[in-house]
Amino acid sequence: MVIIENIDINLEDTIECGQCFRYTKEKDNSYTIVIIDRVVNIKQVDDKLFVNSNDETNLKNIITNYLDLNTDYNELNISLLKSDIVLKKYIDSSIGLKMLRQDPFEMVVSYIISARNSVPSISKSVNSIASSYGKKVIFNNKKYYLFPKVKDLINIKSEELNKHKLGYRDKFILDAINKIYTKQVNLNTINNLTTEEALEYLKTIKGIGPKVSSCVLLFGYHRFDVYPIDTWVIKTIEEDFNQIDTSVKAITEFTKEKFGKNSGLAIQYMFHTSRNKEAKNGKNNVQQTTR
DNA sequence: CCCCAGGTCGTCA
DNA sequence: TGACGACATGGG
Repeated sequence: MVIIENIDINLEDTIECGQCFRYTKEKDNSYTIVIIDRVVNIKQVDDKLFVNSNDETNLKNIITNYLDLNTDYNELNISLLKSDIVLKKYIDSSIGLKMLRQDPFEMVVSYIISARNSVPSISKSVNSIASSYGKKVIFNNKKYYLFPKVKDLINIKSEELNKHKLGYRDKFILDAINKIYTKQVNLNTINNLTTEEALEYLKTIKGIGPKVSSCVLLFGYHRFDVYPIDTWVIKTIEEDFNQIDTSVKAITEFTKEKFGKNSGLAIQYMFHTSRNKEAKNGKNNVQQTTR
């Protein structure tokens, strides 16, 4: 077991805020999460994290990186607060929320599936794909599956993909697999591109538009200068910013101007706060399974 | 039977 | 370019 001390994360909010689709909440309130190459169980007690894994090699660094524990969010929040005071309530209800550093390929697949879909359904599909094509890992006497690599998916036919309840998105996933496998889209070179270029580059994959492209950059590449405008964020901005034109384009311009280089973080705070509010009203029953 | 979910595509002015 | 309907599936 590895113990990480003096952390300011809110693990629950970080894991459950909709950026990550492959976790299980355990009875002791710890989280079992499938990361790139291993399964980990993380339990938070005050300012400490207790971490177990099937592979403890370099575990502390892996977790510190994945949970983004070395970034100063206090500084980011102060900077956001300067841009607009209305953000205060979103920042306050998101203290300790970190932006995970996740696998880009997994983000591409997950967020293509996310279009016009619900978080529980997205989770089910992503987990279903993993359990069919990913490497099996035994941890605490249970079976888990890593998210597959591109080469593990290259020969799949669309009828077979249908088993994972992708609906009409199956052909988009196939296009993504094909383009990434053949390096028509090289996920390893995206870090060399500006955010604007990277957004356009990812959009050459079918099923990736402005929103999905932003999410891939935000969650897979830790780029905060993106504008993932979805239905929740539109509702929030409608209610709180007196924004009359609620088209995605207008709201993108609005957030771009108001929140600047950390707009992605601000939008994630709004998304989290808005969903949390509905969850408390009993409208949002998020359930998790890992198989 | 309706509406909605972390939208995007193809088509047609 | 910009508007607009279609789109699989599950849940309320």
